Amino acid sequence: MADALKQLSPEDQLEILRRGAVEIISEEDLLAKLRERRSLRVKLGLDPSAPDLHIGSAIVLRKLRQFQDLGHEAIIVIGDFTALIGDPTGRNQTRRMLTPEQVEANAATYRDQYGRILDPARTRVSFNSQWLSPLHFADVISVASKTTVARILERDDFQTRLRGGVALHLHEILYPLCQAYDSVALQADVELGGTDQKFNNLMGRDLQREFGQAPQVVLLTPLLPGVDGVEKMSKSLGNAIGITDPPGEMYGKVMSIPDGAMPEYFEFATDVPADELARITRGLADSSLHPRDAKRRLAREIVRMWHSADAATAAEEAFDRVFRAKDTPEEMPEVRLAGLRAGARDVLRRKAVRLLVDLDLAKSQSEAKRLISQGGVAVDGQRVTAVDAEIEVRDGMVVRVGRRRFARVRPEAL
RNA sequence: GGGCGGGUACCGAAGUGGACAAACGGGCCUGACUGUAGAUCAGGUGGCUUGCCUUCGGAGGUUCGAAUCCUUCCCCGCCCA
Repeated sequence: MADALKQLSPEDQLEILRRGAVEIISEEDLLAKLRERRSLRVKLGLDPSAPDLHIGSAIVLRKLRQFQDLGHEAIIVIGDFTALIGDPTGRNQTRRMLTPEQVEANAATYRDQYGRILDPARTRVSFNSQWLSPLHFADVISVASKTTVARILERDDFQTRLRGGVALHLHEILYPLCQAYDSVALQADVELGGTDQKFNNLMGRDLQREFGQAPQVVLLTPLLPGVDGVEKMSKSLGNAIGITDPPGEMYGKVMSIPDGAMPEYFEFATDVPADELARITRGLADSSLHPRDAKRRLAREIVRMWHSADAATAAEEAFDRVFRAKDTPEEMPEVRLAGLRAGARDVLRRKAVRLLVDLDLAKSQSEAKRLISQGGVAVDGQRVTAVDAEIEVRDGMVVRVGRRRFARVRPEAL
């Protein structure tokens, strides 16, 4: 398939690449580069401070995969050096610096994860410390001289921080320059990024020109809102659906998005064809399609994509079981309890609050106490009512906290 | 270098000697309801052997008693140089 795609005309390639891109700066440049009939160097920077890829960050990776399939060269830049600066993007506060060990551990996690999207055999991975770290201070000054403070301060979040009286450290304003220098070092033809990367990516164009290179094409992909439907999806905001989330969790998280966010999810996070997408949107608008059914479809689609069709079906069944029929799921974490013997006839008496902590269903006994008094705890389907209740613990017993957290008690391993 | 204003729980933000484990809002958790973990409403939200213990940038001090007063250190913002 990849070879077939390689035969495509520059115009046809552009047509494919344009789909799902918010902005291409500029299409003319891209077309010109495609017409050179060579393998383009397509760069994508990843920030190793939040290594777990989610279905939002997958959008841009899937775009990169398209480039691969068209015969171009994918270059992943792990921003290990820039992570030491702490990326000021988005967050309106200074991020703490990462240690080299953390950076390396996070980068390893990335390597495991992007393989699910990219063709690993045709992906080049580089660390930007490789070229940024050897720069001397004089080099840094020289690079810095190629732009102006006013230009750097144009960036949105820098403005916001200055106006809001929030600290903006000198090293942070060097961040866009570092990223731009990556493009120079790699002689990138194209840089991909989310729309929040526009400033940094354009800086790459400027800097490449300053260094006498042909400026890269910037291709921006949309940002997917998180499960809250408001903020952009981000691990640190806790609203992300991870691509390695287990099927059940992934399904549940999709079901929790606000109805209004569904069209965006369908469009950006699935491969549902355009005509079907239009049908779903129309159905939702004129109420001929129940939002719940559309969302079930979406959840199935996303789980299928990252796991399998079987996993999607199973996740849906488990979801229905727990949330519609309010039943117990078939699979749940099993916790081995010290002091409990296998297949035991005999029981272990334990205070309910202790048990919840031991099973990791509560962080402290005080929290366990609160949960019980709020009526949120059940043992084998029986609600625990007394805060000081003692439980006769036995092998296989199911403890539930709230509507969706379960644990099965297992005997101590021998 | 000088002047001023700040640092409070997950976040924002009140509190300026006792009634402060600390108002209020957001987040989060639980319950009711439902079409879902969405919306809405109600409650909860430091720890533990329930009467105690640890918390208000750090360390000392004054006091019967400190988030609140004093000393010192660290950090942030604004203005002046």
